[in-house]
Amino acid sequence: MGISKIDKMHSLSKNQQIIFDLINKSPEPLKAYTILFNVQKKGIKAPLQVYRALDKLVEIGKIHKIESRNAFIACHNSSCQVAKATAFSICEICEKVTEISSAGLSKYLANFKDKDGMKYSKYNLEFFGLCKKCR
Amino acid sequence: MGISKIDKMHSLSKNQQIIFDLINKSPEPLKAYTILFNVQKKGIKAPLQVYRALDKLVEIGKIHKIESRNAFIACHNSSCQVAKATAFSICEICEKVTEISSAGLSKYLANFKDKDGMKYSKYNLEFFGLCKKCR
DNA sequence: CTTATAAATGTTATATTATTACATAGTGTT
DNA sequence: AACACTATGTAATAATATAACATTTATAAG
Ligand SMILES: [Zn+2]
Ligand SMILES: [Zn+2]
Ligand SMILES: [Zn+2]
Ligand SMILES: [Zn+2]
Repeated sequence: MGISKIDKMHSLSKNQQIIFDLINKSPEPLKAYTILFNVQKKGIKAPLQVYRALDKLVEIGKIHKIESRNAFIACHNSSCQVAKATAFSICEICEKVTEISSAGLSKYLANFKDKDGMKYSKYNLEFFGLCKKCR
Repeated sequence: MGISKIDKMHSLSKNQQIIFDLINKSPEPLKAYTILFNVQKKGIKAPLQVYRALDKLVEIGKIHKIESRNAFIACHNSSCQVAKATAFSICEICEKVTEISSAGLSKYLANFKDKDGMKYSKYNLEFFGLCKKCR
């Protein structure tokens, strides 16, 4: 059996795969220039090559950007159907970041409307506190 | 009658006041170097002077940072008692940013606990969509 | 008022994060 | 082949943010 349509949609180019693999196996969010340093041995030499791959990976939901940290983490919600609805917890001591997957939270936020009745197509939520270890 | 304690707590230094005034009268979030450019005539010449004032203003809740935009907006929740609980709506076309003040939302998020029972001391939420004008 | 302390400022240099511009190469479709 | 689209390579530069150090100003205590 060949490559299914859904696989093709999510198939990654060479640079994208290299950079995704690195992020995916990292226990912590990675910054763009940390990524660059770590993939230079694989032939990726310039910042732009990294940023282009990151942009694409974010777009297709394989990774998320932690905005408050300018860092990138792999999605662990089965290749995020919620690329447009992200929530993270961030420890302010050890900087551990965890993707939150809560049906209640997603539902609440997806249905949230402000006073103007503005409906949102996307959100990003970052919680800060102390993780178990650091408490 | 003199300066009350609460006023003193929130009293701003010269640079802080200059920069707060600029942000406060701006209809849109301002970026650090835009601020720098606009206060050079008032004697603030270096990025660090701007960033120091911004740090302090964020700390005391007079302004908030819009993380996804690297820009700063004045707090309009009566000098934010919720500096640690911020929510914004952002128009992806015109980049208009509005601070959301919803008792329901604040309450929901303040009480949110993840699977680990981690309790959070702070959060930042950014909604993205189209504003009235851009729809 | 004097001394001590913390907060703020001024200045230069540098680090970090991200994009512009342009040329080239691969991939899939008709 | 011709076309459109995506991805890559490379150099230069723009935009965002911090380090290090010297000095000054504000606050509080004795
Ligand atoms: Zn995800
Ligand atoms: Zn921790
Ligand atoms: Zn506020
Ligand atoms: Zn708009």
